[in-house]
Order: sequence, then structure tokens, then C-alpha cells
Amino acid sequence: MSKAEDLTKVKSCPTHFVLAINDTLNVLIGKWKLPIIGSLLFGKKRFRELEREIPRITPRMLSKELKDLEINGIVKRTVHDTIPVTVEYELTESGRSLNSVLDAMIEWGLDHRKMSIAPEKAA
Amino acid sequence: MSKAEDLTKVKSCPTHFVLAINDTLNVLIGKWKLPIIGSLLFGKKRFRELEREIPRITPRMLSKELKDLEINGIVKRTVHDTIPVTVEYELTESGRSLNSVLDAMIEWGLDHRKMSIAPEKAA
DNA sequence: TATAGTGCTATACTAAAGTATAGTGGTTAC
DNA sequence: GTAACCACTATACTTTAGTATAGCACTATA
Repeated sequence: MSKAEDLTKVKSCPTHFVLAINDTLNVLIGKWKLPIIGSLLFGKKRFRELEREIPRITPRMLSKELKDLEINGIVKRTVHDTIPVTVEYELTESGRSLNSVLDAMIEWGLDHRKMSIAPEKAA
Repeated sequence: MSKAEDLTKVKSCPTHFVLAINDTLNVLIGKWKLPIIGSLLFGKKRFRELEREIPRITPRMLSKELKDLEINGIVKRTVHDTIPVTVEYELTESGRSLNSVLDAMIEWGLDHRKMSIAPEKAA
């Protein structure tokens, strides 16, 4: 029995799985999380590099989202005391392990596009 | 090679996988989508049943989210011309197949809670 | 006639997410 | 000395998501 089938046991055990799903959603939700994670899958990046690689992101949003991702243990921030300081961002083990989730999402997304007439009408 | 590793090919092929992930995120995002899907995993439900089963949801949000889910091919709406009319909502095949995605999310979420000190600080 | 149930919609509001623009405090190159 | 790069932060704004409250058109029951 799959864990999602277990979700049908939500009445007897709601918090456990629902919270786990929400944790996962929270690290992916937001306009810029995916582009940032995608960019960091290439390896360590500095602030300005990310800014350049992600079109139209503002420094405010990049800073905010990186902080979120850091708090959530997805991204590791390293300050090198060069002059001027350089800061590097990289995915943690947790961050890299999101791969399996993204895989499942890609698979569902592609299958669903095949089936659905108008998936692009999504809000 | 996993599809998410393929995501590192984002520079050469950005739209394909990124759009698939966004499709998947879009059907799950929002305060009420998961409770609704969770409730419909038990089987067909009527509007008022969903209203009763999902604490604190307003009819406005339930109506709106069900419409979203219907447009996205996750939920099927059936009107029976009884008097007064009864309306039934159920998951489509696409909706039920979200199981695999939810499974991956549960797994990552649980693992991540083990590792992370303060995942509940997520926005 | 009144109350409650069916499946919603309308209007108006608050809160959260995201954008635009400017500026900080430092260093290095011209 | 002035322009540009580094890694941001501050302030103010717009846009989107969600809430609160009321009501519609219908029927069945007391």
C-alpha cells in the first residue's frame, strides 16, 4: 500500500502525512524557488551569478528566497572573508534529495499534459 | 539518469520539465486543494459533504477551488437532475494518479523533518 | 408560515506575495 | 574622483490569495 493511499486514513492520522506534504510544498512554493534550486543543481553559485542566471528576479526576492531556503535546510550559505566578501550558495543534501520529488512531479506533469486539454489554464 | 538530474539541462531545454513541474505545483498549491483532494480520495462527495468535512472552509473558497480542480482535470463534476439538484464531485484518473507525487512528497517531507532542526519555521 | 437543507454567487474586505526603485558600505580599476 | 562591482537592505507600492457576510432560487418538513 502506498503512502498516499494511507492518506485516506487521514481521519485517524491527519497530521503525520499532511504535515510532511506541506513541508515539501513549502520549500517549492513561490515564483522563484524552482529557478533558484534549478540553478543551484549546477553547483555552487554566488549572489550575482544567481541574479544574472535568473531573468527578472530582483535582489530583494533573491535575498528573501535564499533566506527561506536556508532556514528550511535546502541551501547552505558560506561567507568567505575575502575582500570584498564573497558569499556562496549551494544545495544541502536535503536540497539535492528533492530530486526524487521533482522526478515524480515531472512524470505526473508530462502524463497530465498528454491527457488534459487545457492544463495551461491553471491559476 | 533521473529526470530531475535532467533538470540540470535546464539551459538547453528549460520549458519541457519546468512547465511539467509547474503544472503539478499548480494543482496542489493553495490552502484548500490538499484537504479537498484528500477528502475525495475517500470517494464521491457532494458540495455540502465537503463543506462539512473540511473545517473552516467557506462556500466561496470551496466553489472556487473545485472549479480550479475541474478546469485542471483533477476533479469531475456530475449534476444529477433530482429535485433539488444534487451535484457530485470525484477525482478523475489524473487526480487519483497524483498518489505517486504525494508519495514522493510524504517521503521527502518525513526524511527532511528527521534531518532539519526547524522545518516548521517554513513560510 | 417558518425553518432548514440543496448548491452555490456577490460584494467587500484583509492579508500575503511579489515588484519597483533607490540606497548602503565596502573595494578595485581607470 | 568617478564609475563599477560585491552582497545586500529599505521603503513603498501593486497584485493575488483568502476571509467574512449576506443572499439567491429552489424544495421538503413541521
